[in-house]
Amino acid sequence: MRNTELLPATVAGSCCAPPMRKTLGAKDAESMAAALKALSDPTRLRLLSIVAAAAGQEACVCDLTGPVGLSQPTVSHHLKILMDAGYLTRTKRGTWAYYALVPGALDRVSQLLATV
Amino acid sequence: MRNTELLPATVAGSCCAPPMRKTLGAKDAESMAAALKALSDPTRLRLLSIVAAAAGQEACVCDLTGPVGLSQPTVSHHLKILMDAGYLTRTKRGTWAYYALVPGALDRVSQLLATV
DNA sequence: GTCTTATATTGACAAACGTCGATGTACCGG
DNA sequence: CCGGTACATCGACGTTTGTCAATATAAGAC
Repeated sequence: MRNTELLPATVAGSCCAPPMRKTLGAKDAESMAAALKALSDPTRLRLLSIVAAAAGQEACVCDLTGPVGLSQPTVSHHLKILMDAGYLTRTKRGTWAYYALVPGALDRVSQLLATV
Repeated sequence: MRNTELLPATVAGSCCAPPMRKTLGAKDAESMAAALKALSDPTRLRLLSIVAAAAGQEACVCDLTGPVGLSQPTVSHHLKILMDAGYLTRTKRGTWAYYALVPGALDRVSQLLATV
């Protein structure tokens, strides 16, 4: 073991040494990983993309099963994951369920990534 | 799929309107999901964070096993995943292997997210 | 009421994942 | 040479994931 002092957050008075930043805590890493895991599937990314591209930024399930080429239960499953992760909202009108983007949700994750 | 032609034109537009933007292709979604999957694990996020916070933005495995509290093979496994995904580089000096951040790799993914 | 349509839920399955212990490989000091 | 250290790889394990067919629910249409 090399035993360098990695963990102290700040080193006073060093001018040329690169700054030692605070590292990600276990709890923060857990929630951030959960947010990214919901996005780490090609089908879910495409679903988000289709919803984002739709007029009014909302789409019903019947408009999504075709483009992604998967069964309706599978698409509903992915939509639920995206909803639980806070990327989509669901609005039921009549027989149809309309999924819409949560404004700023993707941007928030995008900015989170820059803080790692 | 809904039978749109049986509905009045004004109502049909509310559900099955054509997409206004270009949606994510299958191949793009696949590679983007792979980039995100490498980041969707709390241990890997912490490893990246520790390397980023280290002086000189590099750290050897012996400096990483302690903070994340996992076995050395497991840490090596995660580091390999981060390397294969293009987030880390490995430089062997003597007996030690130094992992360093690939500059801009995280920012690139961060910006990719904004395009979904 | 019944029938049809749109969506959610369940159950099952194979594949992928995270983790560990054991082992292999490479390097350095005696 | 031999021993020890740092790291990678292998094999096995329980868990999670993505997918589908079957079923359930809910809301019009008739």
